[in-house]
Amino acid sequence: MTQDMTRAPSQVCTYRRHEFLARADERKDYVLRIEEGWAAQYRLLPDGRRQIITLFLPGDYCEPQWLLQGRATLPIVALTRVRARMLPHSRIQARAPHEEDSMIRVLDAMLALLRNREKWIFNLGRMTATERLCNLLCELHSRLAARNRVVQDRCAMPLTQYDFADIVGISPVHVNRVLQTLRGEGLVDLKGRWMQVRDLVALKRLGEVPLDPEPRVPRAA
Amino acid sequence: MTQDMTRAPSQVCTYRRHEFLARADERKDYVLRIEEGWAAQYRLLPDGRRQIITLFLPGDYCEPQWLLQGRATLPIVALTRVRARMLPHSRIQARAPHEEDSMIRVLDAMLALLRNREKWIFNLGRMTATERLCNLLCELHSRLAARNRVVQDRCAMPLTQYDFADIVGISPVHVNRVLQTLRGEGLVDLKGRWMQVRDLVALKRLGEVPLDPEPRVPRAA
DNA sequence: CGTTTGTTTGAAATAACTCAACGGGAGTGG
DNA sequence: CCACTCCCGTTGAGTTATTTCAAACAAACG
Repeated sequence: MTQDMTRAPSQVCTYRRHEFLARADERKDYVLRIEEGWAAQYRLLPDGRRQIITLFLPGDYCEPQWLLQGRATLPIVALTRVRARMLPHSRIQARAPHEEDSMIRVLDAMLALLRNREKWIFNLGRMTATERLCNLLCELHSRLAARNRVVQDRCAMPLTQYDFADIVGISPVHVNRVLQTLRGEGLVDLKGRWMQVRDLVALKRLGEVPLDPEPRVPRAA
Repeated sequence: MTQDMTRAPSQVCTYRRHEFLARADERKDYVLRIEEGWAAQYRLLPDGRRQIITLFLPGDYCEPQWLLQGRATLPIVALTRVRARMLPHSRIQARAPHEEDSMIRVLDAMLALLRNREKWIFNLGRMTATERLCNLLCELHSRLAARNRVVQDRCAMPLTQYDFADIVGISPVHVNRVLQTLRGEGLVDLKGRWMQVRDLVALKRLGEVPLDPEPRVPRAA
């Protein structure tokens, strides 16, 4: 359970699938930078309903807020085997402004999280199942591409259809049906932990949300 | 349009209903503290779908992020007449740590926003219309209560049913039906810009989300 | 090589939506 | 102060997106 102790000497730590990177309310005097693997932050109801709030991919800081609040709020679980680097708060604060893992960089990651949540509130509140899924696939594609993890039109996709369901807030069965339609239309092909994006433009058109074109008065008939 | 100029001499500024406190991508070298009135941050689609992302109530800092990013990302509109105090970044940075409007306080407000968004992602993704509405009403009640704006079991409620719809991500008609049920069951009574909470405990039971009781392995059949 | 975990399918049930219309009330202008 | 809007709340009926349940199949795993 307290694996942190054995890990203390080294700065790198690894987690097996389903292992927790954080538990609710746990104290945290460091921030993780994911080097390899995927992790998810989620919330669940006693009756079993689960909603994934954040997805952490390689290169992401895993919970920049820990720097400010000193503790985790929601559990974070490894979706695959994960390798991460542990960055003690003290070390982050010591870094010069434009160095890697500096305060600025971490706070910036926090702002990115905030904006990503705005996006997902919008998605969950106002988009259809298909739109949400396309949106998610686009987001993943571009985040992976930014880290050079897309070769040709293919990238790793460790999420199960249950995971998709818990991210976009629909049922697993429905995820399956939507994915089949997308595949049928030649947009994306998900199989065997891999994703092949056949028509990124079309996928974006279905999923991408245009930021308010002209700020008009809301609900102007 | 550039009303800020006329407002510059005084630190207090006011907005009429439907006036913008911020527009997308506008530069901001200050943070607002709402003194009176309500405002909403939202995002919309060309086809008219709107989703309210954040609600600002009296006492709230209106966009603590502006302090870090120097600009607004989403439009913010006044839902009622609003009076706010303009806090230039420089002044916030100059304040001692535990003074009012200090850096710490503002960053703390930012963390609160982040957590509130987690909550709403969960709500929108996994709760039913009734649960979402109860949850919203509870949240508003407690935020207003914290500012001493609830007398007996009554508080102001400037939101229209269209606003509710755009917050909880359902249709206005359905909002109406759910509210009627709640009224029928003697939980809340919304009328004429006022809310009367008749049975807070029951309302909470329907709406409040228990933070994961026991962090268990997700989807453990 | 058996067992578990994930995907696919069908059919029936339901939550929520759309459209359309009506009524009240609050403000506005004459 | 009255009449006229327009905004907002309310209702009904029919439609659609999504869910649930259940079962079969495929693939990954140890």
